[in-house]
Amino acid sequence: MSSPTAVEPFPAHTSAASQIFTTVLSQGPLTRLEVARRAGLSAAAVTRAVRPLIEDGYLAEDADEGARPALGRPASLVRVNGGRALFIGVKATGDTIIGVLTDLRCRILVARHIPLPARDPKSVLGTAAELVRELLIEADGLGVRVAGLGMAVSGDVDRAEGVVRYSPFLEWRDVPLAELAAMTTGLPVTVDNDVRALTVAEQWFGAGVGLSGFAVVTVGAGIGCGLVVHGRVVAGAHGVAGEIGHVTVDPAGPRCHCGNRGCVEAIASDEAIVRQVSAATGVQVADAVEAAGLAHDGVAGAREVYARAGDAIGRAIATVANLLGPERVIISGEGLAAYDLFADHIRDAFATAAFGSAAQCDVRTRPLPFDEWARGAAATAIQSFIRSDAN
Amino acid sequence: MSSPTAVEPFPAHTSAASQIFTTVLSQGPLTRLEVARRAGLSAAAVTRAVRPLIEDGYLAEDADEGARPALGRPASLVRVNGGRALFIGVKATGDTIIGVLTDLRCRILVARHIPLPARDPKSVLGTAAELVRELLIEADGLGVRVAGLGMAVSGDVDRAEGVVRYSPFLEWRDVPLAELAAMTTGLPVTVDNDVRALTVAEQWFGAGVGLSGFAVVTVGAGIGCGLVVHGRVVAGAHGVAGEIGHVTVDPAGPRCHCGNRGCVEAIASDEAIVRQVSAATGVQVADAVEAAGLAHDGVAGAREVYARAGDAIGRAIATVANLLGPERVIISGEGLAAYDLFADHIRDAFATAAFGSAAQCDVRTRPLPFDEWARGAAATAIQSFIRSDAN
DNA sequence: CTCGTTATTTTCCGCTGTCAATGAAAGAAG
DNA sequence: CTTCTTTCATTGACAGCGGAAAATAACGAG
Repeated sequence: MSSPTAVEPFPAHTSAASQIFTTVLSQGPLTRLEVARRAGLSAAAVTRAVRPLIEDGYLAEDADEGARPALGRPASLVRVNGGRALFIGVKATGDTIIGVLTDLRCRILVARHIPLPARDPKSVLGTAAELVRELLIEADGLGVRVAGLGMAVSGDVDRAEGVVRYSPFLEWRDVPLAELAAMTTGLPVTVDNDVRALTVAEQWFGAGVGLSGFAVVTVGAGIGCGLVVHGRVVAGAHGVAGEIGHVTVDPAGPRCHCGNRGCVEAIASDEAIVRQVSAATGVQVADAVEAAGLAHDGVAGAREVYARAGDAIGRAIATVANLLGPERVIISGEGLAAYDLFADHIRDAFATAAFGSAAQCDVRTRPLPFDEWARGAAATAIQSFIRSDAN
Repeated sequence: MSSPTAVEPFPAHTSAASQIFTTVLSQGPLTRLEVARRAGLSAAAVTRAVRPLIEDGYLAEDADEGARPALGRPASLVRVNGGRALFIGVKATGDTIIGVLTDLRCRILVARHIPLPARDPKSVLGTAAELVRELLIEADGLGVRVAGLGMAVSGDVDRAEGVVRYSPFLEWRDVPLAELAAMTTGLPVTVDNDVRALTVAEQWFGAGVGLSGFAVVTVGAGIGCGLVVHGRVVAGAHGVAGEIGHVTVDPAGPRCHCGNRGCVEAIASDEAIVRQVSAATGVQVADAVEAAGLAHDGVAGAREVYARAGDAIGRAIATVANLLGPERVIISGEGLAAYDLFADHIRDAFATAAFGSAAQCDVRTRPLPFDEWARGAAATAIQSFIRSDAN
């Protein structure tokens, strides 16, 4: 993250302060005592940390009108004042840039899409800057400052340095995106891998709240996986992590562009499904929607392809569960539009391939509107804003 | 861990103290300044933490006779005084209990094996107690107290509670081993899964020193995997973690006792290899040593079995590397006696199946004398001794 | 013997978070 | 209507930790 202009920073007076703020942010309105319990601190520490945050407008206090106990002084709830600061999240896909304006609680206020003329860094950056400008105008209309910009890119991204090491999709190598975007927009910029960004959003604002270990599996154009272990998002040694897409599911399966056979991605990605459905039915389908249409119409060959895909995904998830013992697996992604076609197969394959108590892992799905990718980017910006030592 | 008798605890005056001690313990003799750098603390903090530890005899100071610089005050090296305390590690296998007596630096001083009459908790505990008694006598001879007992068991073990949840191998369920052993021996007891224990030993005293993410893969009677992520050993949600043995490598492969087909363990474990070599050569081999003998003699069918086994292991390791991006993978285990038979195949399969920069992961092997399993158990005891909040 | 240089120690000093005591805001009891 | 009881929140005193900077130590080179 780099901050070119002197934006007033988050008043994280103490390390406990940011921890307390994070607790309130992700676990919703809580009484001070409850915050103390969950953060493992004394009530006194919470009181002290909360006061300046309320003064600065980051937290607010409500009476707890809900579950009032029969006895004792009623608790007052502390919640994050979402309107205190805004954030922008940007995600570049192959042909579009998606941008969202969110509040501090990562709720999407405005979403915008702009078609992408070309994929080179300059074009993408120019288009992204345009999008950011539009969203900054929206923010101005709200009269709230934008405190950070998050950018999510697929591939090998070094978040600490803000550099895109290698993105096969965009054909980028060693692009110092954070620096460039910070110069262009004047905002503090956080850059991260797209799936990891989505995982951060789940960890703080989604189905991963409060869990110390979980996995996010995205099904769509590619098959991705974000991992949280020991309460932290995993970023492996060489930037690569969560490459579930190239777990071998069937050494005799179709050839994958990575050079191997039977990768999950070669069986269950949109592209693979289109190819296989075309081959199996003799109908030349153009995209995943058409392929799903055939399957929904009951065409046996197409249904068979989805069955195999679901099986592959289920096995891959079981592999993750066997290795890491996550408390939960969240299946998400654009591919979920056709989720009914593989849901059962995923469940069956997972149940079969999960070993021992790994089978107890809670596997659930979550629809993923396309804007969510950009929201993930915004979540990384929020994370960076709250604690500069993020991740 | 439970401590029945009041054994004088480790004087971890501060949280930084144990961190500093751990740094010196695993990174060998270091100057104070170097310790400060590696632990991310100030030199003053190191000086302060070191003094009482030297007074208590846990640390010692040497002149740095080695690389003396041309200029300035020569540094003095701080090292752990291994002789300050002893530890016992015990590992139960199918037919034998192995016990080691180690010093504080986890160097094996005495190793003992006792045949195991039966596998029920009472028999195992009785035999283990006998072994511990023998080792305590050895320790008495050295005039140093034994500060802890570590026990390693295969299966689902809850280290925090000291309970063996389920060990298929021993056919145990919910055995409160730590409590039982503490009552029997009067020592503070730590109980952990055997592969995790081995991983702790590598992390503190072996090839994992200083790495924040690595994997230990054991090849032998079973195929196991210990993982370190974010500098901590992974223990999944339901005790199960690192189940690399049941990663599916070939859905058309041989049936595994877990019910699936083509698990790594069904292809590369000792038992699987014996079975496959027997089938391929027509010779009824009795154990892994005979199987390896045939292969070493150049019998094609046997060599082929090892090739497939190496391939399966290499793919499984690649899966781990793709998912987690470890800095290193350490291959170990009794199966390494025949390592030359699959080494090349492991490397080839890994190189093929590792995706992108995951292929840069350093894959190395390490011979594993059988005593090492017990040493791993001792390492967990040392860890518990140093910081009660271990893991 | 004095300097320059690097390692270690000492001397403050501020910050953080805990403890224990106190205040506040109810409903309950009389 | 007053006083208790109960629970949540706040305050003040305090101790410990670790950092910064200054002081000290140990050596080789002039």
